[in-house]
Amino acid sequence: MVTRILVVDDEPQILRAMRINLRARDYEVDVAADGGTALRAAAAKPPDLVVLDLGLPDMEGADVIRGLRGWTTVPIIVLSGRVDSADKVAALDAGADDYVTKPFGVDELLARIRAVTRRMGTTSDATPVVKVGPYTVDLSARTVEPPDGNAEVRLTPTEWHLLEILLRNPGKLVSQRQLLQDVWGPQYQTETNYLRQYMAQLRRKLEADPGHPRHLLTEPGMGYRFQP
Amino acid sequence: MVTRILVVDDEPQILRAMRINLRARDYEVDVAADGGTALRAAAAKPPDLVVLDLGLPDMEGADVIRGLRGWTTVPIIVLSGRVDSADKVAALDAGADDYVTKPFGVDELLARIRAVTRRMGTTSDATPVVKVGPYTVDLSARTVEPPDGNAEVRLTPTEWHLLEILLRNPGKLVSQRQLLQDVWGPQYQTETNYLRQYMAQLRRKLEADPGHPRHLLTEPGMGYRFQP
DNA sequence: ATAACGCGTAGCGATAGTGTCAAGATCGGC
DNA sequence: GCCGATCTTGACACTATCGCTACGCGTTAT
Repeated sequence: MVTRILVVDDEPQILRAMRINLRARDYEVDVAADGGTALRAAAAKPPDLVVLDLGLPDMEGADVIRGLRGWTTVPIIVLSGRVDSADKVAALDAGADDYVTKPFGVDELLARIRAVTRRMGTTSDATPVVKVGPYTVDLSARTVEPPDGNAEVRLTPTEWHLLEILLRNPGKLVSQRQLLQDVWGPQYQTETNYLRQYMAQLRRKLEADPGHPRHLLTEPGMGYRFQP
Repeated sequence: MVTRILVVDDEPQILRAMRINLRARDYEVDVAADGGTALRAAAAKPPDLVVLDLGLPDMEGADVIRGLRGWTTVPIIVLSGRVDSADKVAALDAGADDYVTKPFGVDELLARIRAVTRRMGTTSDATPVVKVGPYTVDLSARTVEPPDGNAEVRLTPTEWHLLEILLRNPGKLVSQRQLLQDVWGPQYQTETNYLRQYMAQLRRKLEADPGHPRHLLTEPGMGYRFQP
């Protein structure tokens, strides 16, 4: 199987060099010169890996990452000229998997690509559609199919994010800390009231009896669990 | 759930600093000063993440990585003073997940730890399950699978904590002191009534005949033992 | 034999954790 | 610049869990 890489950079000569180097290693390469194009390209042809240069003309790097992370878990390797530690932390916490500072050796980047894709290979999730009680949830399409007669269900971005984490770990307990960190960021690890708020909303929308949930369960003092 | 990190470095003051910094973020920290110790420590108490400094006194860094990769897919973050590209490629291709060059900011390392564990949380499906009599206990998913017909079993956080320590030492005696210290803290080392209390609850929930336990055994005057 | 000790069991108030409601703050589209 | 949707933030009652005390019983030591 061929690995498809989306390279995002605003300098044409770097795009050219990357394309040549990656093609030579038998990767399939798509390119984009700005954040908007990158997001559209990723949506049209979901890549297996994104190499993202910061300092794009149209968008903040962290926003591009968040735009991708809203609907996909594709690995993201960030390139940047900035050595500032705060930039790295921001990008990594936004959802990037690796951060490489320029100038970097081509062989190092290739090694990091191998490292990320190696772990990817064992993670073939491929469960984008899950049944939550009577509803059919499609994680990749972001749709909730109601049973005949029931009203349509719409979820907000935050609700999707939270639900996705739970649904990707069916039957398993997900700690409050991990949920808060993944949805709101590392500095919100103790704001459990957010979880209570949004879990209640999810239950109101997806559970037959929100007061006695059967699939979105609370484990007091520990976290939450999706029970298929 | 607490993330356990194994830090491997030959400089004591770095070990100390790492331990303090990571503990402050609520990670559980084990340390090792050389490659051999690290491999043994990882085998005895499998960590959720390894932070590995290259340039150890007894082994090549790549050999330590390969020694771990032989039997575990635990994420490995490599620290190194070398900026040589070839070193990075060697470490990454040996199986490391990330490579950070010294000097590095503490916050950057913490962000990379978060990035690696975040991905880990959604991918690790190799869950260690233990059979306690008729029940199947999954420590990472925090589930107790009852045999057909039996009622579901729910454990409280304290019960899980206590059970986890016993199950991680199958067949071995765990002293009352160690149990009390790990679950309730160092100042509770003599409050053996807590142990009696919670061991009784565990037996009530997991043993067929709580009065005559077959797996959660008492060693009078010493401690408790989980008998598989 | 009897006292001392350790263990299992029961019960109780205090409290941390949770569900819920409600209102302010922010954002984006028309 | 207004309006609706979404995200924050605060407050409060309720419940399960926890920390703790007390008691009965078997075993061991004196």
